[in-house]
Amino acid sequence: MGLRERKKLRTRQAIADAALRLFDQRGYEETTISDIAAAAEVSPRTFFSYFPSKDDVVFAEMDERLADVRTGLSEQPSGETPLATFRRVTEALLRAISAEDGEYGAIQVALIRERPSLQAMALKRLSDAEDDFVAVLREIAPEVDDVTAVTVIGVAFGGLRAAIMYCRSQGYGPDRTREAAERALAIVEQVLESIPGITRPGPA
Amino acid sequence: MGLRERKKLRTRQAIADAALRLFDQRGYEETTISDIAAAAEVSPRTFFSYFPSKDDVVFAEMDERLADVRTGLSEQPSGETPLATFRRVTEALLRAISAEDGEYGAIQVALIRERPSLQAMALKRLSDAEDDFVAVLREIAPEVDDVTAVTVIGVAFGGLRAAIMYCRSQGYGPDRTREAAERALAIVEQVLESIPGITRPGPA
DNA sequence: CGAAAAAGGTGCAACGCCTGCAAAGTCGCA
DNA sequence: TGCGACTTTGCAGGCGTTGCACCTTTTTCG
Repeated sequence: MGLRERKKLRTRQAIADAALRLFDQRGYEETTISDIAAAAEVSPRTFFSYFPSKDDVVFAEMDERLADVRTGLSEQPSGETPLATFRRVTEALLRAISAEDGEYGAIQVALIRERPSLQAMALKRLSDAEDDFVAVLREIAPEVDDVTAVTVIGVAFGGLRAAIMYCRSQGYGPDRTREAAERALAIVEQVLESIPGITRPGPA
Repeated sequence: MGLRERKKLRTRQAIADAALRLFDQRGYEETTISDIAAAAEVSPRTFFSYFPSKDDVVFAEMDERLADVRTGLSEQPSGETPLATFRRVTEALLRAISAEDGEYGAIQVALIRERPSLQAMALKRLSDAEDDFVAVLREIAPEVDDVTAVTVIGVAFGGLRAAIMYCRSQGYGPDRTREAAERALAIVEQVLESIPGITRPGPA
């Protein structure tokens, strides 16, 4: 990796750090792009060559992890039952959106929970992730028809998302949240089991 | 109703009409507040005393119908089983978001489907509606614990939303969409039936 | 090594959304 | 008719965002 790319990475990180720190200290609306740029020691114009918008810096980490999950989606061992694939992939997704690791996870979660516009964007990201899951499901369970596949994934994401968001709104810690996610997953898996074509092992 | 209020209603409608017509003709981003104001024959500043933002004019009708559903939520006949209440209320919700009636329903749906930011806001509105449903469910089925209630409603909304959005993305007409919603509802109701405390009739 | 080319950073100007404020217009009521 | 309440308007300004042109730095290649 050349000097150029290393420098870009460092600059990107400096901007993200400055932004999240300022969001935490002063609040999201109260922090301007100029503030972030000044704190990161770049010009305001440069901010936009690293992040397409002010909101995106909040989601940057999550987006990277979601991208990893997406690439991981295509590499599934054969012979796994669709249900097992679902659980494996879902757990990867839960890790990706849980923001437990990552230096600013708590700040990001708080920001997203409190700002309606950020919450809307988070929901959109989840909705987009659903589409990828549907593609995987249709691949591993070809006999499931399209509407059923879409509905099943919607059910799964909807239940898990609601449970996790509720736990966050109640201020539950990671343990209790994980327990709620497990219970939600149990409800969801019960739906999956009732769908013909899900429990049998998929094609090679 | 005095002259003043009639006039306000007419102005509001004129702004909404002009906005949706222009969005349809030129596109959403290509239409400015000034354009809308000029077409509605008011000053640009006046736009913001009728709608809090440019986006909100797209959701104005839907918001009104959702508000009606919300008020209707509190008036449920006693003795109804929770499952019946769920189906009744869900059908009202489907009508509220289907945008089949309303002069600009098709335009609104197309706009929301094509603009990521509008899609995000639509998802947020659904997520907010979920919270009201959870409150109703907890009232009619008090023995259901909180995480289960939240999860169940999340499952229901998630499945229906996914099915309807899929049908729209595929260009299916109202009939086929309704059929898909029925199938999604069947999957969802099966989940509900398995939850203890849902199928028994609720309290007076 | 040195020059050309490529890529990144910066400043400037501009557009559009949105808000607060104060002035001007309009309506309802006595 | 005139007063008080409400509505509309214009103005000024902040902020996010983008396009453009210019400059600096890095890479590449002769």
